[in-house]
Amino acid sequence: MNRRIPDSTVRRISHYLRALEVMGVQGTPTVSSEELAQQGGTTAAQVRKDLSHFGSFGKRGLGYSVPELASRLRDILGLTCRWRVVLVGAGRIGSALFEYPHFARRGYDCVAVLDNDPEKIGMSWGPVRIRPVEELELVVDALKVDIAILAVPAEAAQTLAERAVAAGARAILNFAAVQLRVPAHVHVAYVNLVVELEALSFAITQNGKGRRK
Amino acid sequence: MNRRIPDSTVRRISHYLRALEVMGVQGTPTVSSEELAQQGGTTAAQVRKDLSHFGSFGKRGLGYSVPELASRLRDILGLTCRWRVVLVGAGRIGSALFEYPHFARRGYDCVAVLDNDPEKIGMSWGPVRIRPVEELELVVDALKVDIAILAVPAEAAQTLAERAVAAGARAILNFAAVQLRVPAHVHVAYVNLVVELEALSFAITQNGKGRRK
DNA sequence: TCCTGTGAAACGGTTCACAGCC
DNA sequence: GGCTGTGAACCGTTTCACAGGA
Repeated sequence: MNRRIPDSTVRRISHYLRALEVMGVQGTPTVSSEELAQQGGTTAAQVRKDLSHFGSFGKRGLGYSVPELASRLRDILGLTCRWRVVLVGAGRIGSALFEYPHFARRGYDCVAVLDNDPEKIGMSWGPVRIRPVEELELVVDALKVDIAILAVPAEAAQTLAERAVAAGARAILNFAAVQLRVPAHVHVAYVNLVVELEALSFAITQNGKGRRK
Repeated sequence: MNRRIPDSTVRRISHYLRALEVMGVQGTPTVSSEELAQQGGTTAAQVRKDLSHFGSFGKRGLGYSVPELASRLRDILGLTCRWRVVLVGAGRIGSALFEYPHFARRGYDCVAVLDNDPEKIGMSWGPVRIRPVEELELVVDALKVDIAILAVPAEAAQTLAERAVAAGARAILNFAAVQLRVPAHVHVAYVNLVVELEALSFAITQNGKGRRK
């Protein structure tokens, strides 16, 4: 029940929650740390340690109640309210994200979409009209945006991040292939396809001695 | 120059390479570990330690030659050959990926696209025709695929991963929100939007005391 | 007995600090 | 003097092992 939670713990808890939700649909009443570990790709001791950061949710000898633990994990992850998100960049990745069904279902409301392409500005994506990127500060401030998603070219990301933060954004999900410099109170998550692909080609090169013949 | 390279090191090297490529275009001849660290969002000691796993590429008192180090890092990451990739899932994320300009430019050739939607099968994406997902084994085997990209629903991912591996794939980039179970020699990279978003909502909830009023 | 919760030990990655070479 | 390369110290996470409650 202490402070300073490892980032790895938070990510695993997100996985545990998803496994619990599947079990909930299937009607499984209780689950052991061992079973959760298998779903989450980790160990039973790790599951128990992760959960112990936040309290004692299980019953010794019995395990965890699936609906109760799911509810507690939703609380911990901050999924009991809806978050206001602005999407910056209405390109391919932006549109894929916008239509991602889990996105709205899991509590994230895309309250605005911005782009700098005159061809796109004014278009409607469902209920949302694409606005010029100049309105970033206006949107973040007036619509009380919590999270800015940057799906823009690498060169533009740093400036846009600074502008979003200055206007009040508290977290950024960055798809651009650059490391962002932001104040310590702002949280950044990275989705970097180039890094992931290069990690794979590195691993194959090391192990498998080059590509397939 | 030893074995067992931390995953974190590989990812940082990918960042260093991108920074070096920008410097190369700008004509910067040499760079210090301090400068590289700033671009990569880390420390000078970390840069030197990362590089020391693979050899000694710098000159004491002077720094690193930008083009030479870039070339060495490309070797290390396995970017000197082109990798054959199959894309499984021709939905929003799949199409965003397929059109991602860096994808082909950085050495990844998407040799086939598969889907299970009869509406999509037979459509052409540029030079590639979308094939039925039943042909996964055929494609991986005949086209000597190295990397399978799974942009499919979570329920389908595990089975498709096993099929791709059985047919000879050596690495998987998984966009589905599940942990995959694969043999140890197969490398998996994850891109999980739900986890990233939940890590952000957790961070805001902890620090900022809930969403903006 | 079964399975959780948790201190303590083990491990591995990061940071430090300095020797060594330009 | 400046900057790299690297063993050693440090520190945070994971794993172990067991006490304790159902």
